[in-house]
Amino acid sequence: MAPRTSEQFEKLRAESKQRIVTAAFHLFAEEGYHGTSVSKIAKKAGVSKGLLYNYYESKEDLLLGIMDSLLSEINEYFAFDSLEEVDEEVILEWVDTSFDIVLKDLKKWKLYVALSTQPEVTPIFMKAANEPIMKFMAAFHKLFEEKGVEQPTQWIRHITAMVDGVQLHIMMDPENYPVEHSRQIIKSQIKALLS
Amino acid sequence: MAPRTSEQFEKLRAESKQRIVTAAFHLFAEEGYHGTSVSKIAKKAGVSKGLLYNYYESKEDLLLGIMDSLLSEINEYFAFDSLEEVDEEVILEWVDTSFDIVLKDLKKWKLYVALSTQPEVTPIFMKAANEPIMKFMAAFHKLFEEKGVEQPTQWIRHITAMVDGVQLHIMMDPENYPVEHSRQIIKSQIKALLS
Amino acid sequence: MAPRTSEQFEKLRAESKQRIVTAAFHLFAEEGYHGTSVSKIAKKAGVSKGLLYNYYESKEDLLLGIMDSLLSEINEYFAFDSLEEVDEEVILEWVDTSFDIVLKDLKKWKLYVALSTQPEVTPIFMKAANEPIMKFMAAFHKLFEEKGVEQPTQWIRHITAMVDGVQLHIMMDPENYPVEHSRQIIKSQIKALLS
Amino acid sequence: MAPRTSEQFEKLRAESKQRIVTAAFHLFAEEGYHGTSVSKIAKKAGVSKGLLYNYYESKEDLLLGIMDSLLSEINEYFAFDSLEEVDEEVILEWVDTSFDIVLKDLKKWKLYVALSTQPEVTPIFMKAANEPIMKFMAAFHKLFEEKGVEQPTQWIRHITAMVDGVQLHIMMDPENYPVEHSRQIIKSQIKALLS
DNA sequence: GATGAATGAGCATTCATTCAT
DNA sequence: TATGAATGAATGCTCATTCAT
Repeated sequence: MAPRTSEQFEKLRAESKQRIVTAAFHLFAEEGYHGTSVSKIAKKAGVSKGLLYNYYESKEDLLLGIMDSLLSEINEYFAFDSLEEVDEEVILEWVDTSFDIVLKDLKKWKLYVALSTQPEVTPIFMKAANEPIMKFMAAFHKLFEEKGVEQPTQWIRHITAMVDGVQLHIMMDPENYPVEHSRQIIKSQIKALLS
Repeated sequence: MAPRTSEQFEKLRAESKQRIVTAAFHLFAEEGYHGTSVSKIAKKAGVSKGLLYNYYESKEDLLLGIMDSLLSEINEYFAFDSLEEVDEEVILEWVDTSFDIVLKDLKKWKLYVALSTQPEVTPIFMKAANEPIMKFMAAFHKLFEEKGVEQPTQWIRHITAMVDGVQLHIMMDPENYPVEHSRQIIKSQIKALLS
Repeated sequence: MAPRTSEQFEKLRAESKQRIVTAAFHLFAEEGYHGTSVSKIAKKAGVSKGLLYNYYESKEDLLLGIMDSLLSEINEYFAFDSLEEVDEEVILEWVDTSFDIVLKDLKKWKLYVALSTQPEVTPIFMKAANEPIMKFMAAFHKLFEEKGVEQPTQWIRHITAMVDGVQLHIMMDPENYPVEHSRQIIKSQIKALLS
Repeated sequence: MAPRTSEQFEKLRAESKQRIVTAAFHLFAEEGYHGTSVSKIAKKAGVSKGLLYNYYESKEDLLLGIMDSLLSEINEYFAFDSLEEVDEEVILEWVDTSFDIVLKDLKKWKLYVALSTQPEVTPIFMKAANEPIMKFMAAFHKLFEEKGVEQPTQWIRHITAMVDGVQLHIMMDPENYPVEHSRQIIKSQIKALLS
């Protein structure tokens, strides 16, 4: 009998990997990286411990895999057409996206934050997330200067802090937090600033 | 040799306990609750493992002790004379204190946040921190209503979200974050609202 | 396509088997029986684990196969025309062969010794190697008695011990060990004894 | 109550360590380094696995500890008064000691050889054993030259090879091997050479 | 004949906790 | 009060072996 074709193998691999990653993501986020045992991950994923180690060299390698895929997912959201020609519209869209991303996939977002704030994970996260954020800040800064905003740096930092604060509070109480109110306030503030 | 007086014993006890708590706090915050072993804590505190277990029933008990002392420390900051008669002044003071507390003891604050966001710790923290926060919110709400602010609940939540966001950003980059700018903006917003 | 003839199959089989045996022999000798994983053997042999288990029932079975083939290889060297009619010539030839076999295929010999002295392997080796050695000893003993050597058993054991010692030292330092000197000394000793 | 005195602790430590070392030595020798599990060692030593790791950082560290103590034990045997002034007597004594050491503590010696020939162990052993051996060889060489022996290097290597061969054969069959015969033959050979 | 995904028992190691002194 | 030796369950990880294709 012929051995399985490589496509068949590939499919098997991809399915198992996906189940492992999903299980690990949830457990890492909910019970912490060190608080989660590899056995638990394997059990939740419905595979054997051995198989997990066929795909990931170590528990840490698995963590890296998860962070990678999460970060690229988030980057997709913020992949605006062009960061070269930033105008008011782009900033307002960025505010909207920042809130919508949390609302749209609340559970994943909570897990993502829960994961990235763990001491074992933060360094990895910082390294990977820093560059894209810097790009945004630079583009916004350029616009603020062009529009003659006084103290552009301070304003950008204040705005991003506000947006992060609102994101955090949405996460903590998505049922009741008045997103639309905050969204409108912040967007008005920005419009007033740039007019 | 004369037997030690009970005050002396008490003093020794208190000193040892303090060293254990300090060591554990730093380690829990920096390397995670599960990532920190009791042996490491004992070594850093300069005491034996046995002694540690004389003072704390378990690793978790030690964590609870730390959280307790941290929370009461924070509550002291916000122990305003009266929450019954809240006026504009109290809210503005609350904003100031919120920022100053981070600036004043940055390291401890970072550790505190690092600790309280760990999955193992968050439930404990939530339970203990919830009540005092609720008190504030209620007092603020009363004032906003009296002053005829429209959508008082939404505004309170927006303001607390902003303050938390700024706190977070101060922590992440204390050297460069423009605290005074944010402080002035937020306080002006509140004043305008209440006038 | 025409089905492969059975000779072709046989040839493929033999080639694969050979590559497995060679890889396993090297790895067992260099990293120990327990220190070598089946995966490593398969990878080094360039075949799949599955195929390896088509040829050998287990890891231990593979070890037995290796030992078998090594022992029969060695036996070929010492397959003198007749052990019935042993004379001085045969003993001297045996000494020569003992040294030449080491010199000729040093690497294989080292691996062979490395393998046969492993605790997991020694019992297997002892069982298989014992009989041919006994045959030699008996034949030599008969000759020594005929020649009127005093304490023939003691001498035979002394001579074999010497030969083994020299083999060992050749192995350990083949570049510098003075084989010819030892060869000549030992052979002279035997000649003197039998004259 | 006062804590145990440090002598008490020291005694406890020494006893446990000794039992662990003894158990590990036997098992490593009899079943191979990789073939021996830490659990088995702990069980044979009558201690918990955890305790073993209080004293040795790893399985390999335990192996190193054993090799160290074995090598220093052997070096004691061969610690002749002076290697500066080597005469015939010293060489003959060296031959005697070489055989007696095997006869006297056969079991330990067998284990020692079994251990030092394992692939995982040989490198460690070679590194540690090389220097003392070299010292002997140099001292012997000096004497042989002074006595006008032709081809002194070759003879020294031949003699050490013989001695090793006899040691090996004693080990393999201590009941029957004619040590005294070999001892006398070799010593006579040396005497004749140096006369 | 040939593949490699999948398994699970077993391995080395860590660590919260206990206890005799 | 104070010590650290001692425990054993649980962890991260490996590996001989099986099996569908």
